[in-house]
This record gives sequence, structure tokens and C-alpha cells, in this order.
Amino acid sequence: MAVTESAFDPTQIPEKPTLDGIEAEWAQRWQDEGVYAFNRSATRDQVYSIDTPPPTVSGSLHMGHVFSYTHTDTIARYQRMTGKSVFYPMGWDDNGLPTERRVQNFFGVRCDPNVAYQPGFTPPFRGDPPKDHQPIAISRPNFIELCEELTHEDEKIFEDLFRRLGLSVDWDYLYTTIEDRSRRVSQRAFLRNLARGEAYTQEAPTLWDVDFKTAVAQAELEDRERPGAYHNVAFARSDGQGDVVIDTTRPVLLAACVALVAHPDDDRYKPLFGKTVRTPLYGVEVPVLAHPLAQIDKGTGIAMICTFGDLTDVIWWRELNLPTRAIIGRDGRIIATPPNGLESPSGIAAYEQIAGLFINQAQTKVVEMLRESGAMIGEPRAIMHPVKFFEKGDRPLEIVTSRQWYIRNGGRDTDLRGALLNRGENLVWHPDHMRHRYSNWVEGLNGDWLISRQRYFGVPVPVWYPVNADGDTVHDSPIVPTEDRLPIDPSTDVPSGYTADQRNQPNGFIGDPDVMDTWATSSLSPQIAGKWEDDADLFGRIFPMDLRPQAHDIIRTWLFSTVVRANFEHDSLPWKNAALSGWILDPDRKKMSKSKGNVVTPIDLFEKFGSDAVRYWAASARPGIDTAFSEDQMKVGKKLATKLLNATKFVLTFPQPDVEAKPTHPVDLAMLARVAETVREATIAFDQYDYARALERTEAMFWWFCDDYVELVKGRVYNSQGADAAGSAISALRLALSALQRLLAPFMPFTTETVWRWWQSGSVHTATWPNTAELGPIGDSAILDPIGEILSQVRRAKTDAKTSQKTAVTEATVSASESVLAAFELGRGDLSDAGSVRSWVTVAGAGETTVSAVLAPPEPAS
RNA sequence: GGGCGCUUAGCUCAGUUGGUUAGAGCUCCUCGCUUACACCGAGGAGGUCGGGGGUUCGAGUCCCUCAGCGCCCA
Repeated sequence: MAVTESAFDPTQIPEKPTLDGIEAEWAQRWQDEGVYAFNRSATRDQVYSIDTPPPTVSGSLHMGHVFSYTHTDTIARYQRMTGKSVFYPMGWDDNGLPTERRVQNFFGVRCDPNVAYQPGFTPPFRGDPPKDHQPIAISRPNFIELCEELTHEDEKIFEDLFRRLGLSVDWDYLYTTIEDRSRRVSQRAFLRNLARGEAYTQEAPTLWDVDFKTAVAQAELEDRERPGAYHNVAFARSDGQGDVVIDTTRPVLLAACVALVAHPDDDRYKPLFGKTVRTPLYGVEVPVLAHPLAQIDKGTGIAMICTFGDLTDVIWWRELNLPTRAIIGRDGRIIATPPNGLESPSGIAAYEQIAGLFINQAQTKVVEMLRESGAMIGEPRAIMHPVKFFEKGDRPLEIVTSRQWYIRNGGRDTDLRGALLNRGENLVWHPDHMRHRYSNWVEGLNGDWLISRQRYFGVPVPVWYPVNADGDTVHDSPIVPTEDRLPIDPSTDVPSGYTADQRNQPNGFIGDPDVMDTWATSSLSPQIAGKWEDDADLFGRIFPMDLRPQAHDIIRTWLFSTVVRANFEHDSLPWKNAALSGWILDPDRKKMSKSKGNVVTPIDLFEKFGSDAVRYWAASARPGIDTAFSEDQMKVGKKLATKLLNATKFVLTFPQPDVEAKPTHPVDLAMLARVAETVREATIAFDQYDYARALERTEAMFWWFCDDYVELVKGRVYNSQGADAAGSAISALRLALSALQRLLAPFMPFTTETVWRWWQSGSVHTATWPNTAELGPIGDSAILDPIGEILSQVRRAKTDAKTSQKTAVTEATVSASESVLAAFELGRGDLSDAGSVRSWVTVAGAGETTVSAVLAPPEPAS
């Protein structure tokens, strides 16, 4: 029995109880008492483990965090009260571009893996370097050290906010995504993928951001509508039989053209297949080919294939075995030297006109040259069309050929895709329809997961390559470290069997210069949080985890990539359940945005309404549903908290008459039946992850308890009907209150803890979740509605007479059915007290229940 | 173009295998300082459940269709 009443001292209850300032007090006591400490002696079946999303520390916490983390916390608290040892860690995401930029701007440094590590390095600035300051290049290990220094302050602020919100996190299991342990996990998992053939390196056309100068994965793309223009361009047939006119939005790529393509069934172009044409301006001879991806009804029905204008070009290039004529460099400029095949003097002269220009400048130049040459047919026709962007980028992506690392994800392998789809099927989704987002994404993959990034800050790809006697890098046989060396940085660490002076030398080695995509590390959050391999005992107790809570916009990235890694490494799902939270919307239903300037910070709301009230607002939202920000809901939450305070104070005014006292009165037993029903409903709802329903049922019960039941029996507890009748009511009140406080504990941890400790020992948050058995024998709740209806009608009579509710009724006549009258008799004494009714007359009949009341004259003012 | 979700009172939302006069809170109106609570209580007003069609004894709930809003993916 985890619920034990402490020796109750009524003087412990303040005369005017308040909720002001309770957050800081309880947060400290919970920490001191270890209320949320994970009990790692618990076996897997006794553990409930949560794969918490690590917030990005370079931003700030906003209402969206408060919203979704509250949802998870209610589940964690429920599970803890059912007796589970809850593994609820927190992580900070400090690996990635946003942190990299902040470190640069704060310290006036930049990360350069070619620089040697400098122990005890002091940055030139700590905040606000002057505008003309040139960033100092420092090694990656030094950069990571500065990152940890900078994020430390923010992490403290985040932690304080989450504590103030009342998250029942065990802070002893805190992790960050750039710390040694995370880098070790990330690199170890990668090396195992490599050893099993799940990771591979390949030189291939890759989507490339020219500003960030890095490759970008499919999951990070987005389409944006951009203005463009179709240009009709004439290609001269090599056989002199006239021109072929193509349609293109990117005449700038004419120099990269390797073929023309039309649909195999297109009668207009069938005679041309196998023949050649010459590119305008450059005079390069290219074949006319057939491929089913060419669209008959688009433009002139024949297109030029360039290396590379878009992803369709890549498919054509691959499937038609075409040569490569790259003209776009990684810096977004036209490459200085003409591509292979462009050899005629006039062609070279034309190319020199655009060499070195940015793409849009070159496009203008090419159009101008086409006009002059007469190859432009008519004027460009403006259109809007979707263009691929890096989701964080400002310029359209280009496609360049480069060597990259990939992890297989089913994008090129039907069997693996089927296995991953099957994983999604076996995951329990909350709400269920979110599973479609997953299957849509997996079914639409068109390539493996590109994990290498040409950035400097991040978790390095942990391999080196041999350099042969000619000084060439041998990419086919990477040198890998043993796992006990991890984490390593190939830019500073030396592979075993080599010496440092062999770096970048013939017959020596070279470090892989790239880092891994942040998702390649984040996808291992269960392994990082659970200390995979570093603490196998712990990991065995928490994995696979029970719950992944996250936002629905990162199903394709975080959720999917985590499934991929667990599938390879553990041949299992990483968790049993995934709970997808919705967005916070402005009251006008638009997605909340900082730019609108109306964003309130969480801390202001905590101070204005109290944390429990803010949590109440969050927990009122159905799982996965976008929800309007509403201070009104917080006011309601605050009202509920205040009510709980006062109702508890009232009930505890009446000490338990004696230990053996049990509810016996039919009205009391009926009330307990309703509480039992609420316990059942709330438990079922929580087991289905529907915290909002659990709250709604509990809240409705609690208000009925206060407004109706307490008012009904108030006279009896003041001894109007004798000691036994009072004892029944008092013990029933206390049984119900105990259950209600615990039912509300997941939602209002601060208020419930306050009132619980007035009369119980220990924390409400480690108390047993209420069950129906503890309520003892229960009665027939059906008698409550008729009794309530009669009381309501008595009250209405007083309201209609515009008189006080304490006005006495000299005689009340109840006309009702036999069954209603039977209920009335059971509640007669309480109704007399609650309605100040001096005498009753009953009339049995068939129709509706009606009560007519004769009111006593108002008391003369004294 | 494909997929998913949403549309119920002025506002925010419940409504769980179709079942009696569709519920709650907020807002609004009236009344009441009744010894747990004025950070309160009592009572009341307010909806042809987005439109149309169908199945059924019976539809907010199931089916079809149209419209609007939102998100995801091409």
C-alpha cells in the first residue's frame, strides 16, 4: 500500500492557501528527494523508457516545447504511478549548423580541420567580435570545446525552464549530441554499418548547396515555387536537314548538354532517334535519344539532357550511359575550363564569355548570345515552377559530382524498403493516421541516405584512407579505427601503423575530411541516452524503448532514420510507440511565428498563471492535433488548481472519525461508484496515450464532486444527521479526494503535490495510481441524477425568485416517477440540508420530474 | 498530381462498434458576499452538427459527392 496517510496536522494547511511560487520549492525538493530518479535495478518489463527529443540549444525554448514536452510528461508520470521505473532522460542538441554559426559569431573563430589542436586555447573574443574581425582558424577539437563552453549557459537556462514546467526528467541521464559519448556512439554505429556493408562511399551526382558548400540529403529538400522562363532553342541537325527546337528553363546549361531526349512513342521525333545534332553556341555534337521519362506534352516534347540540371538528368545520364560535361562548380560559378567535348574555337570563345560567372549572370549572358546567334526562337515565356532548395538554404540546389558516404535506407533496395515499411507497420502510432506519413515517405525514396557533409563542425566520418606511392587517395580501402579508440578525429588522430608525419604523404594516409549529417547522430538517440555498449547493463534494461515523442514534421528525418539504424544494429524497432504532437497556432489559426511579434515567452506565462495552469492548457489538446494558443484555457487551469487547493482544505477540516469508519450511506456509495468509473476511464485513456481524455474525464468528475456532491453532503458532515451519517460522508470524501488528487497529479504536479503532502506521506508522484478496489464497496450511481435534478429545481425556484440560495423552503412538492422518488428517499436528508427544505411532499406520477417550492419570507436584515 | 487530417453554440473543443429532447468550458445575461473557495457560487440564453444525395426503424456518427481550410509528399 503506497498510499499512507501521515499524522495529519490541520495547522499545516494555510488559512489562505496559495499557489504562488510553489514551482521553485517543489522542483528543488523533487531533486533532493530523488522523486524522479530512474531505478536501474528494475528489469526491462518493469521499466518505461522514453526517447526524449533533444532540443536545439542554439535557439530558445518556446510554447511549442512547453506544449509537446508536457504531453510526454503526463505519460511519464502516469507510468511512474502505475509502478514502472521510468527512464526519462533529457538531451541537448548542440551538433549542427545552428550551433556552428553561433560559435563562429560569438568567439570570432572558424573550424578548420587542417589546423592542429591547441591545448588551452583562448579565443580572441567572448561575445560580439568587431565587424571587421577575420575569424581565426582553429582545429575541430578546439571548436568543439568552445561549443561546449558556449552552450553550457543556454543548457542551464533550458534545464531551469523544464524544471519549472515540472518535467519529471531524471537529470542524471542528461546527454548532449556533440559530447564524447555521443560522438563515440555515432562513430561506432557508422563503423558497424560499414563493416556490414550498410554504409558505403561513392562518387556520384549529388544535390549541392552552393552557399553552404555541402551535399544535402533527400530528407532535407523542399520545393519552392520560383519564377522561371521557357526558352525555345534551336539545335542544328548534323545531317543538315534543319533544326530541332527544344524547350528549356535553363539555357545556361547548354554547354553541359550531352544529348536530346524524347519519348519513345513520340512520332514527331522517332525519325531522329540515333541521329545527332549540334549544340548552339558551342557546336558540340550530341545524340538524340529515346526515354520514357520524356514528356510528350511538355514544351516541344523534346528536351536537352545536361550534367546536371535536375534529378531527371541524373536518371537519363545513368540509364543512357551518357558522358559527363560538368560546368557548375561547388562555389556556384561556371567552371573556368570548358568541359570535355567542347573543342571548337568558336565554342571555346563562347564558353569563355560565361566562365567564372555566377549561374544567374551566366544565364543572362547565354540568352544574349543565343539571341545574337539566331538560335533563340521567339521570346522567353515566364512561368512559375517548383525548384528544389535545401530547407535551410537561400539559393536553388545544383547537382555536382562528388564523393560521399551513404547509408542504405531502402531507396535503392526493394527488400530493405519492404523491411523498413514493415517496421513502420509494427510501430504503434499516436494518433494512428500518422503512420501514413511514414509509409508515404519510405515508398517515395529514390536513393540511399547521404550522410556525409562538407562541413567542419560535427561528428567526423571516422576513417582514413591510404595514400599510394603516386600520392593518390585510395578510397576503396578505408582505414578504420578499432572501437576502443573512439571517438576519433581523423584530422588530428593518426591511424595505427602510421606516424603523424605520414599524413598527406605518398605511401602515408589522409583523413576523411567530412563530418556526418546531424541526423546520423540524432538517429542514435536511444543508443546515446541508454549508453549503448558503454553500459550494456543499462541498455538492456531500457531498449527497445517504450516511447518516442516528437513533432510530425520530422517523421521523414528523425523518426525514419532512427528506425533505419535500429533495424541494422539491433534487428528491431527502436521503440514500441511513437507519439506525434501537433503545432501551436496563433489564436487566428495561423502557425505561430516569431516574426509576428506576438509570441509570449513560457516564463511569462508560468509567472502569470502558474506552471500547472500552462500544463493544463497543453494537456487539454488531443494528441497530434494542432492547437490554438489560449490564455483563456490557462485561466481555466488556474481555476482548477485553486479549486483543488480549497476543496482539499475543506475535506481535511473533518478528521477521519476513526480508523474503521467506512462509507455506508447510499449517496456516498453512489459518489464512489462515479469515482470508480472515472478511474477506469482515465486509466484506459492513459493506456491509449490519450492524456487529454484522461484529463477531461477527471476534470469533469472533480467539478461534479465539488459543485454537487460536496454541496449535497455538506450539512451531513457538519453532523446534521448524526455521527454515523457524518462518518460515512467524511470517509467517502477522503477516499474520493485521495483518488482525485492522484488522477490529477500527471497534469498538475505542483498543486497536487502541495495538497497531497498536507495529509499523506511521501510524494504523490510516487504514490500508486488509483484503482477501483481501494475505494471499497461502491453503490448505484444511478440515484445521483434524480437527486441532482431535484436539488437543481429547488435552486432554480430561488433564482427565479431572485433570492439568496440560503432562503428556506417551507414545503417542496416533488412529482416524479416511482424510481425517481425511490432515489429521492435515499437522498432526502441531504436534500433537506442542501436546499434548506423544511418539509417535502411527494406525488408519484408518470411524467417528468417537477419540484415546486414554497419559499419562506426572507430573514429580516439584522 | 498523390496522401492525410479538419469543418458541431459567438470562441475553443468533446461526442469511443449509429440509439431517447446534441454536451463542456470560455464569453454573454440575471441573481447571490450561503462559515472550503469572490482566484467564488446558483440559474439562464445560445446550435437545421460545412452543402447535397444515399443506406437504415433510426445518422453528428456509415457510404457517395461537392465546397472550404490545413499539413505532408511529388
